[in-house]
Amino acid sequence: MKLSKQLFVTLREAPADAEVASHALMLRAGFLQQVAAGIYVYAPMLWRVLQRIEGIVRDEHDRADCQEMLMPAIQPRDLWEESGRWDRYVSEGILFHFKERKGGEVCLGPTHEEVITNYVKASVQSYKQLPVTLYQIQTKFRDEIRPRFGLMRGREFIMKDAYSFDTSEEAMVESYKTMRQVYRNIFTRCGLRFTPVEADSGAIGGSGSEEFMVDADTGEDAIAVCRATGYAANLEKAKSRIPAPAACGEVLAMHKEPTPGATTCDALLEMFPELPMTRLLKTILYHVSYDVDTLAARDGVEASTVATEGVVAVMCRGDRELNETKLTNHLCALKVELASEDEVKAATGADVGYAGPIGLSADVRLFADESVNGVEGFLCGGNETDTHYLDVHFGRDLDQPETADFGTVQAGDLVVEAGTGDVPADAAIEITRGIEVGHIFQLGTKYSESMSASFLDVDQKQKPIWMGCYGIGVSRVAASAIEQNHDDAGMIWPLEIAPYACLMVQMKVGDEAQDALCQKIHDELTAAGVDVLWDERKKVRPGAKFKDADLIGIPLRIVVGRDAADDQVEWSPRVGGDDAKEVITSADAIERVVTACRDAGRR
RNA sequence: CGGGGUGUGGCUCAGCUUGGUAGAGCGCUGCGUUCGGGACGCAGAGGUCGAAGGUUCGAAUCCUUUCACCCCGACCA
Repeated sequence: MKLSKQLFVTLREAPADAEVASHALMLRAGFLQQVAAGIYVYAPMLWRVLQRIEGIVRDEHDRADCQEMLMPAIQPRDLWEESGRWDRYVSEGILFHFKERKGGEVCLGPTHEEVITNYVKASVQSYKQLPVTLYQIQTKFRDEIRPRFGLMRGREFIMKDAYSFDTSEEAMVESYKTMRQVYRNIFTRCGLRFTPVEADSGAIGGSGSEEFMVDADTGEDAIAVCRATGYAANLEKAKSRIPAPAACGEVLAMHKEPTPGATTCDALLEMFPELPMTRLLKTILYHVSYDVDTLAARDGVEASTVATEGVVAVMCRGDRELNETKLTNHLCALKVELASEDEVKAATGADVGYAGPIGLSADVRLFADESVNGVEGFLCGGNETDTHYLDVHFGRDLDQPETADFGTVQAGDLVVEAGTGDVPADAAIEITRGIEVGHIFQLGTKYSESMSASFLDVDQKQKPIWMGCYGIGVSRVAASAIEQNHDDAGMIWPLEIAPYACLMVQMKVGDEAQDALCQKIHDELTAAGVDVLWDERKKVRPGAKFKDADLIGIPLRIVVGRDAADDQVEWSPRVGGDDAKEVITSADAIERVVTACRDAGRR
């Protein structure tokens, strides 16, 4: 492909509003144009990358006997009412939805569990048709609260979503394991360094789930990893062994103390320097929006008797942090958010900063994170402005509230199994960051039951189909690849997903020897099935060609210049700098390119 | 949703405080000299100054409203 035939525009400076490398470089290199917040044109060069990624995704899915299909982007509200997710998605504000001419309501699909379940329900009658896994690659629409970082979090993005259908839980787990391996293969082939982590399943629902995190400091997710044990989990989900609290010492009677202005743990610590942070219990109030149907089903009561909103108070040790995801799950909530100032005043009778478990308003449910277990003689809010209680004991001064894991793992925490079996006693957790490029779920029968997708089993019984679902952010994979592979000069594409395998830079266009040699190399590479981009722009000087070459980051490079008459070219790969450069014959160069492509599995 | 910031040729920005009818660099077009790491000279093209309204003889500049985009926060009891 001749570069002069293409629409190819690069910028010397990146547009001002690009924060991360992948976004800035894609804009500079003309891969991307922003149309609105989180909505982009995928320019030709980027489209080639996306198609390469899609090719790998298809190849790995097809090898695992998955079938590709395509579902509609527009979905009717009815389908979402069947699964019970319409209200949740609308209340979270991420659903693009609008009225039809006839008055019905539709949405732009943010995901496709409803459509696929509806399809399979109509198509599958018998256990003989299962298992089966279907997938599609398609544009998804989500009106993100805060789109950002270019392709990293868009409102419209390319996603591969797959769905498995099985006759039993065990079979579902088998399908899930197969897909886990498919995902490992895909991300490995895309040249990414990644970590699979245990994850929260969020709005999708279901039991087990894992995310595939590309290791990158610019990632939006925090993950807890332990090198010693291989444990890895999204911070939303991670568990650790909570360090023991400091002992109480002398047991004193509970008493109130004036604590003017002390609304934070640090301020209280200054006031009571002898008190360790672990004997300071904070009480945090949340406004909760309940998932009424799920909650009613869990508790076995009528949905109409369940409150939709409420305020809860959660206790937590001073040195630990709460985890809103865990809280949300435990409460069967749609979402939890910090209570407003007015709500805090109504619940505690005090200004913000003095909430405690004793004397809370009766309509506020009280919970505690398990970090409070074993804490004695603690300090807590007095539910009275400028006042805290000291020397409080659960069991003596108040009952310990319902306690569960609501805490956030901290760097340095020990893994839960530390010191047991072969696990070292000092197996600690560190916190790193990652970009979520894939997420796999064991859905169970959540959708098949709500949408009555069943099959007739060998035993003559109708049973709900066991489902799994599996997503990859294709456009996000492209961005992640740049985050992981770039330098000051530009992108460095992994060979298998590079827009072209090879860039041939011609120094002097119109020079007979160079023209002829370039044509020969171009033709031979093309015949060998290698896509080569030939920079034969006439009025662009060598320096600019080199800058552009570095910017667009095609990994294999051949420079055809002054030694062309002697059949000599410069081998000049994107990485390695001057050390990697060599003058070799054109035949050797071709051989190297073909070999590299074959070794990388680039087809 | 709350807070902060920014909107001036394709890109990066100046001009605004103190109103007088729009500039620079890059990029683009033509000509010439150059030609292995973003050359130089000369001559050009290109802008409803985000939008609407107001004040004024006169608004990029002052006032009001509005829209868009970016960033931070959803972590405080």
